Amino acid sequence: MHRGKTADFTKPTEHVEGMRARKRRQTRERIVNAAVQLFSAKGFDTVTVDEIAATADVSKRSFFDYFPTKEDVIFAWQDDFGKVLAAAIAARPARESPVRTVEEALTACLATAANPASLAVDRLIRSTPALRERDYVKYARLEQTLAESLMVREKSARGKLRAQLLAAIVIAGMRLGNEQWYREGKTDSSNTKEFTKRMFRLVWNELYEIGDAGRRRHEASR
Amino acid sequence: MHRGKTADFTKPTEHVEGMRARKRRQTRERIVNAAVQLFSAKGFDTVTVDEIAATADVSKRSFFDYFPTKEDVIFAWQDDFGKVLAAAIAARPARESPVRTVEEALTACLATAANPASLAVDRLIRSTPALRERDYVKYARLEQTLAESLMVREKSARGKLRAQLLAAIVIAGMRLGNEQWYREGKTDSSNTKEFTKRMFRLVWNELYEIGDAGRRRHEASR
DNA sequence: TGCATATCTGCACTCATTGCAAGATTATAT
DNA sequence: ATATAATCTTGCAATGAGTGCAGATATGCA
Repeated sequence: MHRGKTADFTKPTEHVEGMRARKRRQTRERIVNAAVQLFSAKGFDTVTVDEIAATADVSKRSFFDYFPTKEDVIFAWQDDFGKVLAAAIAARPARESPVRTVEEALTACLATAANPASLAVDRLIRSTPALRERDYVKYARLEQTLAESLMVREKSARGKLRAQLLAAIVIAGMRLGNEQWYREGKTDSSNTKEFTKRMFRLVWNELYEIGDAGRRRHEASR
Repeated sequence: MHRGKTADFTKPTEHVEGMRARKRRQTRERIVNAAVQLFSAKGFDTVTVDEIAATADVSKRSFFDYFPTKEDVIFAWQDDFGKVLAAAIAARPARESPVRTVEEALTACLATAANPASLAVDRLIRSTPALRERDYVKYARLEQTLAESLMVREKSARGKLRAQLLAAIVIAGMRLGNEQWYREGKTDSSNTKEFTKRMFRLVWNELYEIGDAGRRRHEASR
């Protein structure tokens, strides 16, 4: 819960993380915890921001200083993942195959990311229309980020379109994989890597077959 | 205020479309028109529901009887498209290849659908964050609908997953195609069919290549 | 014509979200 | 350590979306 260095007083003004930043992070966590707990207990819609704020011991006004909307409490981590993924893509060698780039980068991110989406949060999202919609938006944004990261490497219009399509596919795969993951009741991040690999293999195979079937149709009708 | 046909009394009870249904449709259109016009002129956020209602000459309360949210005025047609698509899928021969099923059905729907998404509405969506998000949701729902329509034909878990992936890909292709379409400034629905066909061919080819590249990687690393 | 049903409207209320300015807290320079 | 600047919190008031309710109004039908 608290990672605060208890020996701070020996080094009064270490700029690693001032008291300000620490308190802010703590408050933030307090709000998230309060919200998740209340939502899980009473349902998203019946919990008011006032209630969350009160439970987290901040003013309602401050709540909105931490999170732009009530829903964002649940999806706070999402922005980070997008940035991490973009960075991971950018870190790959410039002229690597897009397919390889995206697989390596995403695999690395998924292995690293301490997925805060616990089973409880997942259930919450699934059972709340408003949150489910937000979840779609989350994936859409992620796809957008990924697509842009991949497109900067492409100069042709065709290449850019391929990048967009690839991004869409991979994010869809991630979404489906995620559903699968929770459906199988896996909560530990032990074998994330193995699971991810299997998922990629499966997706690539399906793509191949789908694409093959599709192009054959067009060749025939030509 | 009233657009009632004054000659109605000649045929008192024709059941084609009672006055009730007609008025409702007219009112609905009046609201949509008022909304689109106001949004385009002043921006989505600065227009209030009160304003729309006043312009369309209905009470604010009635507005919410026609549309569940302010945003839905813009996406009203979306539900229909989903239903039409689902029906088109269901109408295809039961044991046809999923790839063919989806291509035929979607092509037919796109050709038919009198796309109410005019250039103005499109611009509106693109320039309004709230609407852009709703747009994502629209596609997500469409994907869901399509996936379900395809899944009922599959019995194996593998087949169901393939259906979901296929749905995701096709809807992504549709989204990208739509962007392309407007980017090219095409507003007439003259060559929709040709455009759709080209898009499908492109997507299938890309899929094949992506899938091929991906599976090769996995075979190699095995 | 007269009842049953579907619509429309005004009213009051809840709640998310925002702007503002005063008050409290932390960081920094002297 | 103290003054000062930069930040953080909060209370207050206001806007606007969305909802439940009950009383008109209008329409469909016998």
